[in-house]
Amino acid sequence: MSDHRQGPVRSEAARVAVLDATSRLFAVKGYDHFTMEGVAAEAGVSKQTIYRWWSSKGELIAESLLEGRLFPDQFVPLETGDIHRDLSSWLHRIFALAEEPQGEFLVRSLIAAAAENADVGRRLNEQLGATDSLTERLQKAVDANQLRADAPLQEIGEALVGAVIMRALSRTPTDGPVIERLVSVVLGFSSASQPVR
Amino acid sequence: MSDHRQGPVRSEAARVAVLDATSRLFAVKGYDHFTMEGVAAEAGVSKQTIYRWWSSKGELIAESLLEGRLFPDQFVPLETGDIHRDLSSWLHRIFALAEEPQGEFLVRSLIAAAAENADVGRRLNEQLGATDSLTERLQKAVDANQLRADAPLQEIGEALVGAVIMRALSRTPTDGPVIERLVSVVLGFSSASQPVR
Amino acid sequence: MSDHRQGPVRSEAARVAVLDATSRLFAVKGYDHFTMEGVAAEAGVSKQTIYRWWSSKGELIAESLLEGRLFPDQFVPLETGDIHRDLSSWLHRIFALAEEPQGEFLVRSLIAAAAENADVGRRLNEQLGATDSLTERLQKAVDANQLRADAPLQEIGEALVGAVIMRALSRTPTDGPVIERLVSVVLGFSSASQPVR
Amino acid sequence: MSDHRQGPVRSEAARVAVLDATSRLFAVKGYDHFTMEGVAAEAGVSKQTIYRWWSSKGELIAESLLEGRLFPDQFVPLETGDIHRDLSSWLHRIFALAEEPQGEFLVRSLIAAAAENADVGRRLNEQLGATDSLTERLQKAVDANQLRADAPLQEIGEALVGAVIMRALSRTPTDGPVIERLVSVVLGFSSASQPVR
DNA sequence: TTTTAACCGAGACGGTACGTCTTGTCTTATA
DNA sequence: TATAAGACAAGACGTACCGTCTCGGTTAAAA
Repeated sequence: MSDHRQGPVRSEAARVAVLDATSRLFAVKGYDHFTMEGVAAEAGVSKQTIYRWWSSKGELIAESLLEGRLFPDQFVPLETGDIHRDLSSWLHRIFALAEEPQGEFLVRSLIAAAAENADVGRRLNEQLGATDSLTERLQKAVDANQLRADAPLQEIGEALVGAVIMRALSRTPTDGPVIERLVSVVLGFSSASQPVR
Repeated sequence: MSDHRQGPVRSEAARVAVLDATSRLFAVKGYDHFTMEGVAAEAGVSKQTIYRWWSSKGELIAESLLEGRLFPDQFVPLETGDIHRDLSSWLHRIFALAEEPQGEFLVRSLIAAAAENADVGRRLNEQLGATDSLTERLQKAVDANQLRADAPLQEIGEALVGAVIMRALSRTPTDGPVIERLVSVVLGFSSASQPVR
Repeated sequence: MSDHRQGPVRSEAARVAVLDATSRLFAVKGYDHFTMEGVAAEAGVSKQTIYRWWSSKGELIAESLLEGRLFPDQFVPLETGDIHRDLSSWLHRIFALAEEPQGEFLVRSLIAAAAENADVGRRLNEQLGATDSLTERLQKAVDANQLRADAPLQEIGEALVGAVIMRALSRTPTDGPVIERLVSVVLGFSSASQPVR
Repeated sequence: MSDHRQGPVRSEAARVAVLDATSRLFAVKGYDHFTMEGVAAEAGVSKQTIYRWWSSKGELIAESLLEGRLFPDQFVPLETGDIHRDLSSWLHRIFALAEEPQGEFLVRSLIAAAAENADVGRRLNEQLGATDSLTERLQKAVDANQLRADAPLQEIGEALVGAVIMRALSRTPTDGPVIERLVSVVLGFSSASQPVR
């Protein structure tokens, strides 16, 4: 008695070819001119092979995203000891991606993909570090007494990444001073006229 | 001498029928199952009439958005004198839209539309009040000495609306306490452990 | 009491412009790429003006044909006294039209128009002379005792013009000897091995 | 080594359904109200399947014609030994088709199709027997000394079929005596008053 | 060694939607 | 009231992809 499957095993070559084609075409075409037929042709693979392993274009993009094929970095914040500086440099790196012409296109394509597909949304969230690595960095700032113990770390990250997305969607260019102000806002250095309450 | 054009004038009935059909179908179908053929059929209008006046589905959606046909309110913040309370209630209203099942769908559809089409992005930005009415309310808070004179009002709005979008994209539900924390973050009441610098 | 009609009278300029445009476009486009909109634009006339006076493109073409705007000649047979020679030269003229590249196209377009529209069919028949002028010429041959008194003149004409059409439809080129043989066939000089009956 | 192609083979069911729909619709609609969309719907086939195999409506009609789906018979002349009787009966059969109301419509539709499309023209020529079977029958008449050895057989056929087409185009009804006269004309029994030359 | 289940490429299939084109009618303002 | 301009509803055009399915060929574990 056995539950071993028979037959050949999944072709790694096909899998890699599909993901390669996905990242190449997603960068060039964006989300909605990205087609399954295009991927099949570009990868030299049959459509059935794609649909056997990925049920939709969202899933394909989500997996490419997870494997870091859609943009290079992990966007892990630095740890110089200065939380303001570290958040600024982290945000600079993200905006740098979003500002270069093909990067802006990529970011909007990712947003479109996330809007259509829940997995892409979650993966994008993770990939931008808005969950783990950023929260860890903020926790260290709390430990170093640079942030209040009850600072809402999760919401700080969301507000920052959210601002990036807002600016991408409204096609508003972003420069250094804007980034500084954003970091100041969420770190609370510059808004309240007095520490009320 | 005359520069009057000849011929029939644009049919207001057709224009209204198209925009009505657009808002109805956009709410039901979302961005990418929203089709020009569907709009034409629903509006009882020929496709050519649509393409004569709107060059793409993005333009159609942008105009519906601008006319307030896609969601009801203008999302103008209240003015009770308490900026924290007013921002909270404003954000509650936005999240209330985003949290009801068809509202979440609408928000994601709008994000998808904004990602594909620059006009939709800009209009969405305006419509959510992230530009004018919100900034005006914040300015009043500055005048009332509730915010520092150099508080970056624009960035505060972007961070808040951005957070809404982040949560919509990552399918994270939002409750009252989260909203309170978000407002606290951007108003600077709760993050910095001491007013450094 | 008066029976004078009121208002402006039919514009002869518009009528001529339409028929001019018709012949020009029919020659260039052929029957089924010939469009009412094209005629209106080419003539500098509104579509309504065309539809007011001609109910269909067939009627338009029929009238152009009748006015001799689609091909120049009337194709009236000569009268040298030699019926064989006269029919040959008449057929040569018709084939000359049908053989030059744009002429072949014109002939096929006319056939298409005739197939769709009864008026065009009748007018084309008349214009090619298959009814009146050819029959007259044949009658003179009867009078001159070159043809039998009971020769079916109508059918002779039809057979000749029909052969032209057959060759146009099957894209078979035609040369001098073929024409000679056609004339011989219908004049009965070369078929019957003996004058039976 | 193998030259077998991979993948599914062309569906004979789809091919037959398309050609069936073609003949049915062509008979009902005629050439220019015959639409590819109509064929696809009638055949229960997608438009793409039609365009995959036939590049135009002309090609579709030509193939239907070739397969004998547009009119039943091959129009092969009989061989009773009497060439005049055989041609008459052959022409009677053709005119019988062209005279019944839907037949006249069919003939004109075929002429329109032939005028637009070279293949249809050639196929129609073949199908009416004007090339092979008729010429063979005439050759037998030559062998039987009923026609002169140098009778232009090809031209005789063209003149006869051409006359059918002329009458269809000019909407002239045809009766038995007309057919007799046509046959007499091309067989040379009744035209020349004397066997000149 | 044979069988057999699952893989693979190729690509045909029924569909939906695209954006364009043409038809014939209707509307407006001018002459 | 005839006209030019042109908006309109209707619907066909040919193209691009969708997701499913079928075909032959290949591979590797199970029998």
